[in-house]
Amino acid sequence: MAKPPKANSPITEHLAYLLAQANREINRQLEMRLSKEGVPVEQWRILKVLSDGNGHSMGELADAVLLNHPTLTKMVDRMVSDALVYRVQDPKDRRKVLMFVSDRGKALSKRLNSLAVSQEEHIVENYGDKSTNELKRLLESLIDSSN
Amino acid sequence: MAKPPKANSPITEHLAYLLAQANREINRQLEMRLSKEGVPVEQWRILKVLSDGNGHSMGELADAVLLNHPTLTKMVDRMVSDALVYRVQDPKDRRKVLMFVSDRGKALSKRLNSLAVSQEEHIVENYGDKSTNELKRLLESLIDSSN
DNA sequence: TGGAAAATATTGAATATTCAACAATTGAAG
DNA sequence: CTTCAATTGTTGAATATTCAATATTTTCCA
Repeated sequence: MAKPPKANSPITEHLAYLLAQANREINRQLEMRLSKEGVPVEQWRILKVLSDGNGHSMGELADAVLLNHPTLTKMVDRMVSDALVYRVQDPKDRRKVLMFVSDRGKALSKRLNSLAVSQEEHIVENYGDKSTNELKRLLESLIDSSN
Repeated sequence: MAKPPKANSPITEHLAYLLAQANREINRQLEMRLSKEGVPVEQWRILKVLSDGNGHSMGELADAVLLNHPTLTKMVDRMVSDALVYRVQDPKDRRKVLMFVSDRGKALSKRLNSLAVSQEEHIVENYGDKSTNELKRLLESLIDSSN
């Protein structure tokens, strides 16, 4: 009854492939929307995570926004130049750096969130309410089961 | 009843984020398995698609393996060096190049497929038969609805 | 306590990807 | 037919990512 793909079955039957394909497509759509603000998807994630107002260490942030540490460091460098975020040394643990969002970053984050929400509304329109929620539920549980 | 995330809801409620996260995790697992053969995930895809024995043009192949054209060109260059695949000019349309898999490539493809299938079996064990199939179904239909 | 090991973030070199321009071929319209 | 636009694939420069090494601070434990 369980059917992982056979060795000779098409690649489109592999979960890993379907995930990559769906992610690529949805990400591209989001990227196009966010390009209105000239910002890559990763910066939306960073600003959104930081928008809880709390300081987040680089490591914590890297996990949350799905980036490797060095990649995040360099992207944050750019965002600091653009005055969207700033670094503060963590007084409790001076190895750590706490990231905060600036007012300018908050304002941009709001505009980006509108674009992201409107994308998801667009998906829900075409794909359906039920499917969307069910897919989200399954993805969450896949992620949980992978830890 | 439809609930796209609100502007202030956590990023983990966005479909785009959940897809990226799940894809990242599953892809990393697959990458680790394939590292036994010293091959990146994209080469597994290329070999698998070409393993139908037919010639595939670069454009066709790029779509199928989820790579941009220049990236594919350069990866194929490496695979040609490794004697895994080879190029043939399409006689019907001399703008095109048809890609074929070599015997060496076929042999490698078999080994890679075993690794990929075993990964998916492992997922099915933890995540369940029903969830896996349901997730695949939903991903396919999301992809369809996005064209 | 003292010193080795672990954790955290950054850096620089090596590698990979992307963007824009190009070359070659085909299709299509006058 | 002939010329102009569209398609296909590659290239080189610019950009981004990754890997390994480093610096700093903290934790552990002998």
